[in-house]
Amino acid sequence: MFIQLDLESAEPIYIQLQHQIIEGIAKKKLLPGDSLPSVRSLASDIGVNLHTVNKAYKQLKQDGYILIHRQKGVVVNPEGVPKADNSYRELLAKNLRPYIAEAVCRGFTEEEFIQTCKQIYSNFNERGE
Amino acid sequence: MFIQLDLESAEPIYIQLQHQIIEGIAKKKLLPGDSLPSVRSLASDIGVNLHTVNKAYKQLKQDGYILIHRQKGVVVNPEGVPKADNSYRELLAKNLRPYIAEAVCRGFTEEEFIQTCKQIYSNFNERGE
Amino acid sequence: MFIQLDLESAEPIYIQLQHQIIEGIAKKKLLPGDSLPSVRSLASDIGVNLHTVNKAYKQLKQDGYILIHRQKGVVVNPEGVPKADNSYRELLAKNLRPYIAEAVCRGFTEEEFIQTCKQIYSNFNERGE
Amino acid sequence: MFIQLDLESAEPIYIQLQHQIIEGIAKKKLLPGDSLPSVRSLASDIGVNLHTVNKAYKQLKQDGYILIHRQKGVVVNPEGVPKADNSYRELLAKNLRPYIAEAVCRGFTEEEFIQTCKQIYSNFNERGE
DNA sequence: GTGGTCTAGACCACG
DNA sequence: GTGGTCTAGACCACC
Repeated sequence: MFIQLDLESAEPIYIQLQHQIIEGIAKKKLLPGDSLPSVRSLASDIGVNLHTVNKAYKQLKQDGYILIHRQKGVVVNPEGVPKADNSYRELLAKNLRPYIAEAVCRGFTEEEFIQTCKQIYSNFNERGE
Repeated sequence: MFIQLDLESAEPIYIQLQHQIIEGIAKKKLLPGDSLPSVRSLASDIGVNLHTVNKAYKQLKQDGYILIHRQKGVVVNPEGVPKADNSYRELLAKNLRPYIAEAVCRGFTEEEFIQTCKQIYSNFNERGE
Repeated sequence: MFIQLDLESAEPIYIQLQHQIIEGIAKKKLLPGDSLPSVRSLASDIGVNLHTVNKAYKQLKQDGYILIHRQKGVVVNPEGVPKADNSYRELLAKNLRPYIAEAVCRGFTEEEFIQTCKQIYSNFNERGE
Repeated sequence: MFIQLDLESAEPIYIQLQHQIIEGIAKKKLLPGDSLPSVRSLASDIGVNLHTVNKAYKQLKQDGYILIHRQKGVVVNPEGVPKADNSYRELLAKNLRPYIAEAVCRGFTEEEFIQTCKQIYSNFNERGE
């Protein structure tokens, strides 16, 4: 796997795990229907607790990124990730708000901010790493 | 004060407080040199413990938003907030990354995302709420 | 632990704690990667409140002396303490200035002062106390 | 007067005042027998509270730097500042210790440290500002 | 009256 | 069991 964790970060490991897997999907390294390692094997691969991987998987399942079958294991949702809906849009706006408020305070212009976003977007639209 | 907290939120109160005050500065409701309520009065106003307010203030002080005088109380940094530097830019990019990864997965296009940002930006550039 | 506090001192306990731990690192009693007691166990060991220890640890973390892992506890920074930079030098000079001014007034010569410093330095370069 | 205060410093104003006056004596800007402004006039000159100046003066008096006559006002001790004694030496060593411990941790060598001290000493041995 | 420090005790997130 | 957060209430230094 391509998972890279920072065990010293203040960000909980299970959140980092979620982010890494979502990035993998965004970058098309993980395609709909692809299977993911089992909780057990992933946990041992990256050296974290079973519960931690489990928590990340559960959250990803609830958000529609993956399916967890008791026998077949874990797969990326074959039907793709649920599309953006209104509640997503609201949540996103709410989450971005503090970052933009800070940017305004620090004199970081709208153009610069958007440039930053575009650059990150471009990371995801290229193929491969 | 204009502070509005969601005590049910998973987001710690002191973080919400920071965000609210940063928004106040971004919206020019709070100008450089303006004084903020004392720890105790703000705490009693919004119905939280004095230490919670104190924690928010200390963090804001460290980030350069406010100054804390031992006796005179708390004021918005008269010299303005420190400008965006490289470490800020890096941190911002790192923070935005997961949101953009999720947006990509959900088919939320770059244009839509930027539109969302612009709308939030416009909130801060108008006067008043 | 080797921590020795003076509860009667005007110096806040959390500052004394910081100093003691920094001395421990300076004397190589604590090596990079060594783990420190948990907040709670140290607090109970030395008979102070958990928050007092926490405050000392947070400050030491911010100054780069230690790392705080959410679960694994507290360790001395495995990469060593950040080296002296210009801002450190300036701060040191600013802090020493009043002591030297007083020494000048009291007829304590430069040679005597330096001798005092050297003697303290020698405390840290030997092994053990 | 040559007093320069930083009202935003965490260091109490009365301590800053003491330091400035001690520096003045160390630099021979204030000579034994010279008179200092009254509490009232100094307070109004530098824009601080009467109590603050009073506290600084009282402490300076107790340390032997100045004399306070009810009528004649405040003068620099005509007999000079009490010479360094053992208790002074011990206190100095105790105060310097944390700075040296930090220096050791940061790889600031004894030579560099002494160089820093010498430079500060040289500030005081020149005449005038 | 202000912020700074300390105590005591509670609940939660994390692994 | 670990640190993170929050509350409640106390005393002190400062001005």
